[in-house]
Amino acid sequence: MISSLESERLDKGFYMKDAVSVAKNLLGKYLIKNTDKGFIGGMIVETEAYMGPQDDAAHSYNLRKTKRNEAMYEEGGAAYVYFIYGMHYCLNIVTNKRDIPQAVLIRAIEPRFGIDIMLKNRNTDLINLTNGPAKLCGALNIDLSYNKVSLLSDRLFITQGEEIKGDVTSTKRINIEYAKGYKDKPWRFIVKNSKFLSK
DNA sequence: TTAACGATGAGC
DNA sequence: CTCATCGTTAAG
Repeated sequence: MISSLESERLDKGFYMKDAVSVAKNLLGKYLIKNTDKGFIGGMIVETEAYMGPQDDAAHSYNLRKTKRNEAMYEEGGAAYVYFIYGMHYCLNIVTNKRDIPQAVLIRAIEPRFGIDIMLKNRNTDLINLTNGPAKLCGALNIDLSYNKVSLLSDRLFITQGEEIKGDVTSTKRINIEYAKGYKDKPWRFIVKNSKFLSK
């Protein structure tokens, strides 16, 4: 029942762990945005963990800190939104303690709430609505104004969600060919039987 | 100041 | 496979 969604919000403790743990635990949870037309969002089915200083695929590799990625240094439970390829936004969930710059990239969700609104935000069909990190940001209308927003807030939050049906698997992360030592780490997590995984 | 590039998506 | 498209980054 949608009106009870906010009371099922995950608490701070959920986010105060390493990014790999949180990335696994996020599968099956609901990512919800509060709009003036109601709640929109869906069930998380694909995530990627970025583990910070040692992870040469991460924006925070070697403790790199810039205007773009400073949200990664926040305490767990904040959003990290970045602009990429001159036209797309991607949403991450910051994890772990302040100044341990880890995050989980949300790569795909299954549409559940406000599907009509999301379809209007992106001109496409249901199957291609949220099956990619920039696609789901388009569907949810998430841009840089959501950078550093707390997921314990009313604007954007994550709830307990559903029991996962079927298997959970891990694979290599996508599009990090520039990485070296950590390129093949199995830190992409998916709900295997979902029809809404990224392409 | 500048040049190269990117945690993507769409089209062919 | 190609390319759109431009802010961010690190080098100069």
